[in-house]
Amino acid sequence: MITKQKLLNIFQTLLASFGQRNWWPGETELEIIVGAILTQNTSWKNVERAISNMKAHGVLNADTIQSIPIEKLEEIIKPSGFYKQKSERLKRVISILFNDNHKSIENLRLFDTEYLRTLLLNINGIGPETADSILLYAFNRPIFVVDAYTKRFVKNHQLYNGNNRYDNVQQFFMENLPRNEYLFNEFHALIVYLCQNYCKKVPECSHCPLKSELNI
DNA sequence: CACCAGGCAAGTA
DNA sequence: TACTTGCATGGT
Repeated sequence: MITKQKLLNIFQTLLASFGQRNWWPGETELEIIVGAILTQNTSWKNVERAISNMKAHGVLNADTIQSIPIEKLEEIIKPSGFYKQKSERLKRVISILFNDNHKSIENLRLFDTEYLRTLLLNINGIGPETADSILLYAFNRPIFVVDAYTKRFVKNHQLYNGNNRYDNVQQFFMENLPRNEYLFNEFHALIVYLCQNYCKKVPECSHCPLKSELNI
């Protein structure tokens, strides 16, 4: 196990080593929501191609996503993979979040976080990670996002040895950190950056900036 | 060639 | 509840 102070120190070390990650890339809430769906089990590089295609075709807006024939949408987002599922999910999610009961981004921002999370999770195609990514990065709510990297990170470094389920890992972070949107934003992005650039490419932990922090 | 990527839903035991 | 499988492209 680990103390709250140690967890904060790890964050500070990562931030000092790598700098701000500036997540989430995307200029609007809609773009972030679309990206969150397209990046499901998919590299961000491929998502960028898909989003770039959507922009080029003038499809990256709520009205067009709903009105465009699904076959066309599939073709446009094809580089991000799972295009049949994802085109369907995009249409469903956008129609629910932007049209149902005259919802709009401004109206959605009025809902409290718990209500919004339930709303998102009840949409077919949105699981816990996608929901929390949207809450944190599109709606700026202090919700900690857990992904495969996060689970590997806490397990490999023995920060948390409890149940490996999504909710449990999330609870570990949220109980041991101040509930702060900026902190959650940066921490998640830094864990992803660390895992992508050090924990895989460098076999040993010799170059890991957390070396002394974690006694490895 | 195999394996992975910023998951999720549906099916099985 | 816990595990398995399909979904699909592009990079290593």
